[in-house]
Amino acid sequence: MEGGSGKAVRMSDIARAAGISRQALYLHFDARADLLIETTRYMDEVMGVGERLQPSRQATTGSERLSAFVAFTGGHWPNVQGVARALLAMRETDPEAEVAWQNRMDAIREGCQAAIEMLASEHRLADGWTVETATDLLCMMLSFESWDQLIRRYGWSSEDYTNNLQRQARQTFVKVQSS
Amino acid sequence: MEGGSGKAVRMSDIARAAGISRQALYLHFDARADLLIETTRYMDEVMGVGERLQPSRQATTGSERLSAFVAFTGGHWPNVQGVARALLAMRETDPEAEVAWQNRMDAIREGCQAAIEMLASEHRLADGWTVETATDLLCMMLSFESWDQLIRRYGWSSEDYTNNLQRQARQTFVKVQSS
DNA sequence: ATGTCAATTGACACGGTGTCAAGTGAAAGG
DNA sequence: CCTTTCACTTGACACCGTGTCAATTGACAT
Repeated sequence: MEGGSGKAVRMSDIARAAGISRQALYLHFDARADLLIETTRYMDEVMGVGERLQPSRQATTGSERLSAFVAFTGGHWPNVQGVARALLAMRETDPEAEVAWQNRMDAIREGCQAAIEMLASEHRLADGWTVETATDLLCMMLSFESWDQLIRRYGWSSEDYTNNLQRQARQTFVKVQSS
Repeated sequence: MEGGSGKAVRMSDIARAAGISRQALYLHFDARADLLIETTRYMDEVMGVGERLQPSRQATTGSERLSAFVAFTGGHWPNVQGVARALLAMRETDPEAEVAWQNRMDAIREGCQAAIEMLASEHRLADGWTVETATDLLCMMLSFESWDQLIRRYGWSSEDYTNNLQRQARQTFVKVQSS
């Protein structure tokens, strides 16, 4: 759905792609950061993020929920990579972009936390973790940057990503069945 | 050793900090990317990366080596964060920066691979992993971006980082002792 | 006809990088 | 002592991408 091409995306590129003048973009969006932010919102809506999250929400065990959420990120990041990369690149300089990205991350974090909490409530969160710490770590594993590194740098397929991260998440966070 | 402050570092900032004129920087470095790259080299040298890697290299078991290497990254990234962040930000636009960063990552990857291979040679690499896949994944966990997220975003201390990532690495990659 | 609204063109300011030319000051060497 | 060399200076400038502004056009509605 998105070419992760190479070069950075300029306003003029977007304008040309949209078939309007560069200046006209500023009639619709206050600034570059704005455009990127609106685009992520729009994409979430169009791509049915809500529906895609159903498998995770409907999971009956924590372990299942964990795996489902990993699978969600594996399906989500490729859809969003272009905008994500652009927003990420602006983060250092543009505070508005920083906040926007932060919000996206918080949304992901909720998913992570829900899975970890479910696991904890079943007394199946592995020893040594608190809900908070485990959530942080899971969130890191499932971050866009991590996905990007595994997919682009190391050439993993989407299946590789899902399978391997599911295994890692399970081995890290799910206590081995004692009874 | 490095303030991870907020704003991006400009050439003029560096010049002022060094007490010379902005233009004089270009007498020593071809371009911004060059400066950053040389700086990482210099820092590695000055901070004795070689020595810091001794504990990892001298490890007698794979599991020990794995833990030692995690600890190394936990001590390394804070020393390098400013330059790393700057280089990382240029990556998207400047191919030279991309290559330079790639080289640093390859160096880290060797450390990851050495640990995983040692584990594999002891037949203690957990089921489901190949050396390659496990190395990729470990490399992702120990990447600068991951460190940055855990430390800056989630406020982990260096000890938190080391302890938790060591635990995760162990649980993910080290097969439970059967005999 | 009139107003309005979206979009256009062309120009410009700003900030950051990288380049260039001319000048300065000090140390090195005949 | 004079000259060369070298690191550095100042000041100006080009390039690029973002963001702004004014004046204009064309369509559509009333």
